[in-house]
Amino acid sequence: MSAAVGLDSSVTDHTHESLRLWLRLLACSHLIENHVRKSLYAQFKTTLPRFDLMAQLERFPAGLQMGELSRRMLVTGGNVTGIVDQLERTGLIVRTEDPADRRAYLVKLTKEGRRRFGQMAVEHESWILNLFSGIPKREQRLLNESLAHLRAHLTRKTP
Amino acid sequence: MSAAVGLDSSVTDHTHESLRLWLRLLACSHLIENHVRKSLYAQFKTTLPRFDLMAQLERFPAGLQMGELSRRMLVTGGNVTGIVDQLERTGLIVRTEDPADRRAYLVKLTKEGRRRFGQMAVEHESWILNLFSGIPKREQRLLNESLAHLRAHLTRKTP
DNA sequence: CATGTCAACTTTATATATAAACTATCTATG
DNA sequence: CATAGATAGTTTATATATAAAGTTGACATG
Repeated sequence: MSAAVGLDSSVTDHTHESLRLWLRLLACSHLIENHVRKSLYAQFKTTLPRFDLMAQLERFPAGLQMGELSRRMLVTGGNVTGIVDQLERTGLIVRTEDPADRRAYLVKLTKEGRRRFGQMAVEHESWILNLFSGIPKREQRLLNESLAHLRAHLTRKTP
Repeated sequence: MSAAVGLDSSVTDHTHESLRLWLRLLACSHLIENHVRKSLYAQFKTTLPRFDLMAQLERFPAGLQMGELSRRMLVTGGNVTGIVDQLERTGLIVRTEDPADRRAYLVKLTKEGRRRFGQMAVEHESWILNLFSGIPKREQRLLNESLAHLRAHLTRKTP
């Protein structure tokens, strides 16, 4: 009987541990996201999804397909269509024909887009650095490793 | 000179450490969020914000004001108005007069709301437990502590 | 080569989100 | 008491998001 109780409460503890972990992850994420979103709007009159999309493109000068953007940003294709529309309208990116597949585009930063992203990236780095300043470097490194592990784990668990 | 270079690269490393940390936090958060959202829709035809709002209310049988919900959920007041409208329309919650302040409501779960939330909470726990199964309990505990620390830190940094 | 199936993207309807302006009420202070 | 300011909530305009259906082009297989 006491064994059963012990088992029960250990299962309960573990469940609570995982639940708390998820809630804290979400809270931290929202706090940072809100701060970055407000800063992006105040200083650049733009949004986090647009910044995120431009950040993806900056790493691929040859361009990315809509579907690749969708997978990297963990959002649906229809959503990417909307964000790309907005950024294209303001001249920061372009849809280019994909020579290998007439159904697809290769989305690229324009010259102005690269310039603009460069400015935002510098500020973005300083916001993040400031938010984490006060957390010892060693703790950041440990957190970083654990999150890398968790991310790999989640990627397997969520097809 | 070599000292200056050393300083530069250590600053760079630290910046990259914080940036990676933020990106991984965001990725983990989105992976879990997407999984939970799809499960909530598939099994209960509801959304994560509604579940979240009901979870807040479940802890306060006496009811919460709109503004308290807004602060706890880290979203704007206008957003809370919309989610409360939806949940009230389906009879899961009610806006009650606040006897102490005629401007305010006390939002409460209805009987049906409590019943419904109970069902969802059980499933939610099992989804989360399953997502984290495979991450050793010890690592979860460490992550949990680090995130609690980070959260407290961010709360101070983001007024 | 015809055709069925799949893949890339867009469109539609709807639900969150924000920022900013607005209404109603409370509260402090002279 | 009067009233100036702050607080609680809603509304409006706009930008993300999703799911599901629709288009168009690719591609394998008989």
